[in-house]
Amino acid sequence: MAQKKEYLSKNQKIVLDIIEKSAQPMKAYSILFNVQKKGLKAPPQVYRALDKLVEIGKIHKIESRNAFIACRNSACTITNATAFSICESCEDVKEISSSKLSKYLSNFQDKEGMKFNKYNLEFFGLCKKCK
Amino acid sequence: MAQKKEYLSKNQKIVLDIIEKSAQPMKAYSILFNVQKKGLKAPPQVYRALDKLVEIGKIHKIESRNAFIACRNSACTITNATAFSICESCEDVKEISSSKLSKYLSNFQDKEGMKFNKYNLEFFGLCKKCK
DNA sequence: CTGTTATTGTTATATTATAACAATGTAATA
DNA sequence: TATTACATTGTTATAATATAACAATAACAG
Repeated sequence: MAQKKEYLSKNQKIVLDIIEKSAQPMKAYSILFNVQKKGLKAPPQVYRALDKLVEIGKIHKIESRNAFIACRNSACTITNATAFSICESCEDVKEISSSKLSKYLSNFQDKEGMKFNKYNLEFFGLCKKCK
Repeated sequence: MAQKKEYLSKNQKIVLDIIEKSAQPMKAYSILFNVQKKGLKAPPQVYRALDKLVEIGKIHKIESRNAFIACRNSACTITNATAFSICESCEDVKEISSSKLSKYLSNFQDKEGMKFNKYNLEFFGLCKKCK
């Protein structure tokens, strides 16, 4: 019972499919436009699917861009610990999966000795192509 | 000339003042409401000030909350490297200023050996009171 | 002063996201 | 099978966040 669901509903599948086919993060209304031919006509249908997919770790939200990207890192479906690099020129986004980094951040303690197992880290810079 | 401005315009001062008086992050339209008595009547006036204040490091945007908080860490006015802890229950937000953390993240290299001197890190959990 | 640039005020609109509610589907079980 | 409970769906409307565009004014360097 304390188990994440392993199946997806119809709308969740449709939305995930679109996002997985995109190399780059997609915005909610761009997703909406793309799934209208499949019968999803209104924002709540997309946002509900997005919410669930984020919750179960199939996708992540790039907070600084209000966009959603498919998870390529099986570990973070469980951990809620995410890291990305974002090119400020071409907006290319890559998920970073570094166990060293995630260990470092999960073990980080603030001044009161508090630890956090959930975090989101967004790195900014210029990618190889844009440099 | 390659120097950040050290003075603020009238609207920038008004907006910064409101944010600095708040212990917690403020949302743009809440700021707007608060500065209407000072003559700032429309969203662009607030957003322009916010943009500039973020740019010069006087405030930071908490991306996951669409909210703005005053900077308490003189170092990051220069670095664009920010870290926060966010309580998921009471929404208390604290800026983290740890030179160890910032050194670690500034020196972090992705799989292609790329470094990033700009980043934003948001930790999530329960604060002392809420735990 | 003069030209240049930043800032301001203003209206309108774009973008992102949620509320609310009725209807339908799904799955476990009495 | 009938029943219950809960997740999902479809739908309309609206809330919340943010920017475009443009005219007017202020600040400042030369």
